[in-house]
Amino acid sequence: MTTPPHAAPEDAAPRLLFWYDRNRRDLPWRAKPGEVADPYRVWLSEIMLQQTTVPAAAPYFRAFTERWPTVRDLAAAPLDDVLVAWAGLGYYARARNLHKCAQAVAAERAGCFPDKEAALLDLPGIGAYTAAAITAIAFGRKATVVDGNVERVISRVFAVEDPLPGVKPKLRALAAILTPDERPGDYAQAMMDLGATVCTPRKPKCMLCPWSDWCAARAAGVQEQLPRKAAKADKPTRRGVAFWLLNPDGAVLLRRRAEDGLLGGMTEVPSTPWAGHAPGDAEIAESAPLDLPWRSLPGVVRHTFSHFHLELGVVAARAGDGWRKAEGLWVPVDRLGGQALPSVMMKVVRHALAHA
DNA sequence: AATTCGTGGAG
DNA sequence: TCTCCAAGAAT
Repeated sequence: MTTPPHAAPEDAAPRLLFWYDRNRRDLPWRAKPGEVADPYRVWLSEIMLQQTTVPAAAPYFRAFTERWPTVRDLAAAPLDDVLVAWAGLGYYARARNLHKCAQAVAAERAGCFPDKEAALLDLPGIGAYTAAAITAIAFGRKATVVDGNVERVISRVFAVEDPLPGVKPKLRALAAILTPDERPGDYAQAMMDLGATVCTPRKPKCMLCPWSDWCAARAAGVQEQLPRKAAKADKPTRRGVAFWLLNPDGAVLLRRRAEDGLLGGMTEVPSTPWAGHAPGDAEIAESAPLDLPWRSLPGVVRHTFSHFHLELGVVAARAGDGWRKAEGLWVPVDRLGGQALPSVMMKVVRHALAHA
């Protein structure tokens, strides 16, 4: 580690904590002043908040904690119940790892989360950020928490010009220098709140910032340019055709996706493979769950994943007496809500119901 | 080290 | 419409 470009004042951390005490946000997972943090709730919230906004995670957090109040309750639940409850939140490996982690903590640690970063890192779904966050917020132990907010704050305060993600180790080292011994949990949350509400990606509210007087980026007038980021690859478009098939009972044919990879373990409307080119008639017939006179519905379902766009045509048919030969599960239309349907598949369902 | 993994809101 | 992006992890 090189010498910081400029020194932080001795009272940097106390000033941030002073700001935090006066701007504390009331979030569903946040212990109120004086309350003892519940490691289960801290862990659950941190998993849900990975790459996810507070408004998106909040209703899921309420639903999970009401249904599964303890880590043992969550561990005892079938994975499929967890996937159904997680449906719509995205990054479904989080849900699978959440369940694995709960089972590990319940079975091997008597339901108690470890309070050290190294042990936390051994658990599924817990990486450097989450291990530090749990250590600091749930157990009140010193740890340097570095998420996207902290990276932005640090890159600005020290006017770090090197682009992400390569500069991450340097930002972490600088963040560690600032981390105080006192109030580790509050400091971690204060850093993230500062980034989320004041030191924002666009139009940072420097007038409200407790660190504005020593922020190197602000002094240079480059706060809106930092942190610099490497250009990201553009997203290709993949195309496919989904099969909306009803049986004589009015149930829809669904399938369970492979346990790993995109939407792993989730439920889907059967479809052709999603390829760079639209499937031809032969490919559609090849993938069809039954050999039927499929009629194509008007329009297309568009969805954007983390790394590609998807355009899905929809074809529909009614299965006759041979409907039992189709591979998959038949679900009554009014019970689709009980399925682990990710958002893209909810779009397909809505499209089919609107046009079929 | 570079990819793969979702989603919905903001601008 | 389109880009960016939000409390990252696993491989």
